[in-house]
Amino acid sequence: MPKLTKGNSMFGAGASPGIMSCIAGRLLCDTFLCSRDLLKEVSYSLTQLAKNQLHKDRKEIAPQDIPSMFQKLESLIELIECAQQDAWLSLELMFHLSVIPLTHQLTKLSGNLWGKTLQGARAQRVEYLLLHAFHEQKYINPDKTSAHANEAKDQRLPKRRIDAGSADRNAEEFGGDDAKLETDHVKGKKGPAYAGGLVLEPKRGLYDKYILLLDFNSLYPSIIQEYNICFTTVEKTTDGSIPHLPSFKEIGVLPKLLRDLVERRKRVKQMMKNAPRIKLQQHDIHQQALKLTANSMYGCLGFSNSRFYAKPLAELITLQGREILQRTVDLVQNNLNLEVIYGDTDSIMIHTGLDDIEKAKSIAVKVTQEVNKKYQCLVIDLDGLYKRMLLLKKKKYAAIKVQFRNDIPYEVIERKGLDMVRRDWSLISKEIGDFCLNQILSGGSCDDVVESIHGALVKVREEMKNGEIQLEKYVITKTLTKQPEAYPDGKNQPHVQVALRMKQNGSCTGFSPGDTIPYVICCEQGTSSAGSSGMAQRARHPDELKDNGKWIIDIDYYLSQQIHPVVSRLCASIQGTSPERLADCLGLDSTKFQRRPNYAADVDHSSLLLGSVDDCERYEGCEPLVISCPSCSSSFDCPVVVTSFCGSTDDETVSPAREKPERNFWQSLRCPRCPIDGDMGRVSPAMIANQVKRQADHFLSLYYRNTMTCDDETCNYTTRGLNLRASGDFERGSVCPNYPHCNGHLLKKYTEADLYKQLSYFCHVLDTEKCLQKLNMEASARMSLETSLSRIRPVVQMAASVVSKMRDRCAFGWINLSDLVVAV
DNA sequence: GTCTGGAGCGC
DNA sequence: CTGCATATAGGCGCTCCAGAC
Repeated sequence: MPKLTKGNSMFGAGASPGIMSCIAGRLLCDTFLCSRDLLKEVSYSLTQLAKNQLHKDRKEIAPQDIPSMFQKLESLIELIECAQQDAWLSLELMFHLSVIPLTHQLTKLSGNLWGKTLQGARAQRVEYLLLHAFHEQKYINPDKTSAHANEAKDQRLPKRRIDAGSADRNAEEFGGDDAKLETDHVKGKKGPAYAGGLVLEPKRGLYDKYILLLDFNSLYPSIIQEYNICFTTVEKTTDGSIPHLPSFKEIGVLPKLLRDLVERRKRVKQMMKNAPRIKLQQHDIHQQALKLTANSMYGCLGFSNSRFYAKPLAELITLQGREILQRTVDLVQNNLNLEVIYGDTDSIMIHTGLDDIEKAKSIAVKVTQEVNKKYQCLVIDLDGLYKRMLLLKKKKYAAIKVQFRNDIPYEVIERKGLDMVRRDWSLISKEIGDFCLNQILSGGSCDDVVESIHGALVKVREEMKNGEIQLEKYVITKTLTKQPEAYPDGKNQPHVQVALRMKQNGSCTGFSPGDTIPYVICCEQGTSSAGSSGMAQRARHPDELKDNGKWIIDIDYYLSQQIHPVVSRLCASIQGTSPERLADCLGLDSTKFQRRPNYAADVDHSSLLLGSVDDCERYEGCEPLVISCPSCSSSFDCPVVVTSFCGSTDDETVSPAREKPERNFWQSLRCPRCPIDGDMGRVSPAMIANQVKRQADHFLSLYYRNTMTCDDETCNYTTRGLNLRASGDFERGSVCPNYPHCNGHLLKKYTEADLYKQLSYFCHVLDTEKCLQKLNMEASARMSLETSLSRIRPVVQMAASVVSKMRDRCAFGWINLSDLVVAV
C-alpha cells in the first residue's frame, strides 16, 4: 500500500503520488482546485463555496472535535451525515461549474491528458497544442528540458524542417540566447523579464457624463495573426534586441492555429443562435474552451520553463500591443478630437461630455469604424457605457455601467481594483467603502454626499465602540504562498503567524501554499494597541477569540488602518472633505492625517490664495525668509513682523518653540546669536532690503529655469528643453520625451502659482499695514499694536516695497474673474 | 525619508 | 534491480502595507 501523504505538494495541487497510484485509470476532479481556477472568492473553503455558489449552508465540524464524536451513536451519525453532505456538495459544485464538459473540451482541443487538465496544468495544455500543430507541419519539436537541466546546459534543439531546404532560415533558436538573464530569472524569479502592456496615466476624478469603454477583442492573439508572428516567420536578432516584424508571406504555424480557433469559435457562436435549449450550454462551453485556448498561448511564450519559451516573440507581441494602443489614443485625441481619460493594455476610455446615451453610442460607432479601418484582424469594440465613473488611479476605478436586456437598460456598479474587491481587507471596511462609493456615484449634491459619508463614519465608530459589530466583519483573509515555515520574515506576517500557531496547537494538520488564512487584529485586554508589539504578533484566528477572553478586537487598528485608508482613498477627489476630516469622524487624531506635501502639486493654488483661509495654511510649503548676520556667520529665519508684536494671533500657536530666540528680532533688530552689547549683529534696513531682494531673485530665476518634470510617477523625467510633440491634451502640458515608453506629460516643477505664493509670503512677513485690517481685536490692544508697527514701518519699508513690486509684476496676480464665480 | 518583500489585483 | 521520493509553476503593470534602514 503506497503512502497516502498529503501536504507536501506545491500549491496544494491535487493528490500525492500515493493517492494517484491508488486511483490509477480514473480521473480525479478536485473541486477545490477547479473553484480556485474558475471563481474569484475570498476563501475557497467548502463552507464558503456552498454558501456563495450553491446558496446552501454547510455544517462545520472542527478537526479536534472529530475523535469524541465517535464515542456516541447520535454524534457518530451526525458525523457521517456531515461527511455525506460534504460529498454531495463537492459533486454539486462540480456540476455547477461544468468542470467535466469544460475540461473535456479543453483537452480535446489541445490533445493532452484529461487528468492533467483537471489539475489545471495550463502550460502543459499549450505545450501539447503546439506539439501537435508543429508535428502536423512536419517540424521536429524541441526537447522538453527541466529547469534543473536548463541551468546546467541551456541548450535547446532548434526546430528544423524535415525537408530541410528553403526553410532553413526557420531553424532559429529563440530560447537560451541570453543565458545569463534567464538563469537570473529562474533563480531569483524577481523582476519582469521583458516589458508588458501600456497603462495610460488616468485623468483622475468623478465623471458624471457618459464614458465609453472601448477595447480590442483578444488583443494578443489578434496581434499574432495580424503580423504573422511565429517561430517560423520572425528573424532572430543576435544582440538580444527585439526582433523586427516578419515580412514572410507564408502564414506561420501560430497564426494559422489561432485563425482556426477563432473561426471554429465563430461557427459555434453562430450555431448557438438557433440551437435548441438543451444544446445551448454545450455550445457555450465549447466556445469558452476555444477562447481560453487562444488566449493562453501568449502567456506560455513568455514562460521561462515552457518547452516553447520564446522571449523575443513575447516581447515583439507586447511591443505591438503598446504601439497599437498608443496609435489608437493619438487617433482618437488628435483626429477625432475626443478626450481619452484612461486606458490599460487593450482598452481606452473616452469622456464624451454627453448626457445623451444615444449620442454617446454614435460616437462609439464612429470611433470603432475609424480604428478598425486600420487593421485586418484586430477589432476594437464598445465594451461598456458608463453613466458615472470614479477614476482613482491606474487599475483602480468604479463606474455605473449601463447594460441592456431586450433593449431595456439597467444599471450595474462595476468596481475594479478598489480595496473593496480585495480579500485582504476586513468586511467592515469593505462595507463602509461600498457605502461611500454608492454615495459618491449616487449623483447627489456634493454636500449631501459628504454629509452622509461623515455620518456613516461617526455611526460605525459608535457601533464598534459599543461592541455591536459581529466578529466576522473584522476578519481579514490572506493567502499563503509558501509553507508557513518557509517565510524568511514570517515574524512580520500576520497570516503566517496564525498558521504556525494553529499547526502548533493541533487545530489543524498543516498548510499548503495557496491556502487562505483568516485572522483578526487584537490587543490584550487592558492594554492599548499603541504600546504593544507589531501587528503580526497581535493577529489571531477568529476561533481563538471565541473561547478566550484575553484577546479583544483592536478597534483603533480597524478605525485607523482599515476604515480610514479605504474611505479617504475613495474621497481623494471629493470636494468638501479631507483625510483629516474623515479621521475626525472616526475619532482619530486628525493631525496624523494631514496632507502630505507632495499632494500640494495636485491642489489648485489659485483657490488656496483666494479663499479666506488663515495665514499658516495659505503659506504652507513656502520657504522662510532667511536673514544672515553681518557680524557672525550665522543666519536665522526672519519672523513675521506682526506676529512679533502681537502675541495673540493665530501664528503663535503654530510656531514651534524653537523660534523663540528670533522672536524679539524686530524689537531689537539684532542678530539673536551675537552678544547683546556692542555693535555686533546689528541689521540695517538696507541689509534687510538687499537680502529680501536676493532671495526673491532666486525664486524668480527658479521659475524662469522652467524645469519640467514628467507627471508619470514611474518616469519622473526632468528637463528644461521644450518638446513640441503634438498631443490632444494640451492643458496638461507637453508630451513626455520618453513618449512611447511613458505616457506622462511634462509639468512645470515651479509654477507661477508657486512663485506668487512665495513672494506673497515675503510680503506677509514684512507687512505692517494690511494685517491691521484683518485683525479682529479690542480697541486698546489695536492701539498699542498700531504704535509698535508704525515704529518698525520705516525699517521694513524699503524691503517691503521691493518685494511687493516684484510680486505685482507677476502675471499670476491677475485674477481670472470667472474663477471667482462660485456656485452657491 | 527611501527601499524591499509580499500580496493581490487589472489586463 | 527495486522501492521510495521527487517535482509538478502562463505573462507583466500597478498599488499598497509593513518593516528595515
